[in-house]
Amino acid sequence: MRYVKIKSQWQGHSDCSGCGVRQSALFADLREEDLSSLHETIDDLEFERNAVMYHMGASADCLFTVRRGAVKLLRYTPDGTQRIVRVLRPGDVAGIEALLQRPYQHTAVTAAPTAVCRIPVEVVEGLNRSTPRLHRRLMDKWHTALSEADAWPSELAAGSAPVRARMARMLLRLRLSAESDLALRLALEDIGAILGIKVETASRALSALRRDGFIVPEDRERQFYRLDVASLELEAMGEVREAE
Amino acid sequence: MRYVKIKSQWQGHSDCSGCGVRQSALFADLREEDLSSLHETIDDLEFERNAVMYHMGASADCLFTVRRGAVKLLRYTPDGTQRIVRVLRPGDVAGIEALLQRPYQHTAVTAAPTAVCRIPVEVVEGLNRSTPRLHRRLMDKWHTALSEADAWPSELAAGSAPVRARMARMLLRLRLSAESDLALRLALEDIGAILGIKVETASRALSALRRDGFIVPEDRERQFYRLDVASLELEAMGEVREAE
DNA sequence: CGATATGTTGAAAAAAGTCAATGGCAGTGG
DNA sequence: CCACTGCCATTGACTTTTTTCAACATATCG
Repeated sequence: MRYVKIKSQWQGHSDCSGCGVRQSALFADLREEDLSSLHETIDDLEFERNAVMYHMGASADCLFTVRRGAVKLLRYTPDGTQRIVRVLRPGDVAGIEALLQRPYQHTAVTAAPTAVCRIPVEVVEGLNRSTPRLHRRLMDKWHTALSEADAWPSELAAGSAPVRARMARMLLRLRLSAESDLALRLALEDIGAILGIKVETASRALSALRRDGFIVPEDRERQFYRLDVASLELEAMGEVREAE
Repeated sequence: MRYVKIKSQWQGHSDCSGCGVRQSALFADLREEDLSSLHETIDDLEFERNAVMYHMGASADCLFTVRRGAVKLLRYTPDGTQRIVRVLRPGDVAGIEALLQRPYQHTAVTAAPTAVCRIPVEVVEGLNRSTPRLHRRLMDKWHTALSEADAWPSELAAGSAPVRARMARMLLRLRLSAESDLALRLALEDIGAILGIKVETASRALSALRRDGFIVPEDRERQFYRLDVASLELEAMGEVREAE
């Protein structure tokens, strides 16, 4: 898998006060006056699908808030294959390790057309010094990242359940929101990199779920699946017993 | 698997200034005067092997610094089996989510005789208000936790490599330090819960490595393996090619 | 309209799981 | 002190799941 398209489009400086994800994002607790000085330094970027936002190991000078779309965080295993360790959604922060002067720990690739805010580290550091309000939010972001990272191996990794159940869990996780029945439709290769299976296995598992009517591709855009949430939740438990 | 022994032994109030892991732990950057007020509230605890430090879901009012031994963090999969998501070593912090008034996200069980400091949340919050020095350390702890959590699925989970390679990686990770060739010896059930395999498979993989002379049980204590680090690092890469 | 990507399907091979039997060791109680 | 019991680890034979290899379909894009 190679991502050569790094095209991004500069959409202007960000206007935080009008931002749709602000309440769930990093700057939720800040006041207007804290933000007023920022418009110059925070950029609004749009990426198409499969664009590389940053590379693992590169020196990290910016962090990103996802405003729309989805971002996959990749890591390379010792034998060279890659694995997706998390998928970020609107409100999530990518590259938070920049705050520690560490190189990026993942390669970030968009999994859909995606809009982000690019925030230089110094901005966050500056705000952090001038107001303690950011502080709590930062810990919060660390926490949700960690929480996701922990859930991943226990729910999605092989060994915890047969492929069909893990596929169901993944689909449920990829929903646009907790109430929505629309889920992001990833490439088979990505699904394989999440669940630790080969594309063929992924294809077979999806076909089976499709045959059973638990997932329906949204046809106009092939960007989403419509899920039968209740049934998938049953599948996600593994062991579906017949009523007796 | 059931952990009924919750015996812990109170070893007195902690004396941070003389603590062996202080430079790697949470309070590294604090001054003597910051610490002087603490001795009353921070307790020194000793646990035997397989003692439960706290339970997933319980309300979190303390966090813990590991001083000696090892702690496994468990999570339950949707179908009830458990999975080890991380193993903490001296200098690591357990239950950091307490700072966010969240319930504990894991069940913490000692994987060896273990000594910890138990620190009430209010203490950390208090210090956090009075000095900004703790701040950076906290982010640091979040970061190492996240880093570990991310490494786990990409290196250890099934799908990334055959069992033998993953077993090698796990053994190398369980070394007492990066230079040591002694590694913590876990029960097969624990190994299974880390790698996502059954005890039988774990036993077979270990037997094979033992036959090849890559690991030797330390006999007096059955608490450690002595590793042939170089060979295991080769194994860890997977695909060992013959020189041609 | 081809050419390259990505997805699908089948059949055979390999890996891991399951089931079942056995061995070793520690702690218990006669 | 020794048999007994329970727990954990080991090993073998067999089953199931997943991978592998290969062929083919379908879509996408210039």
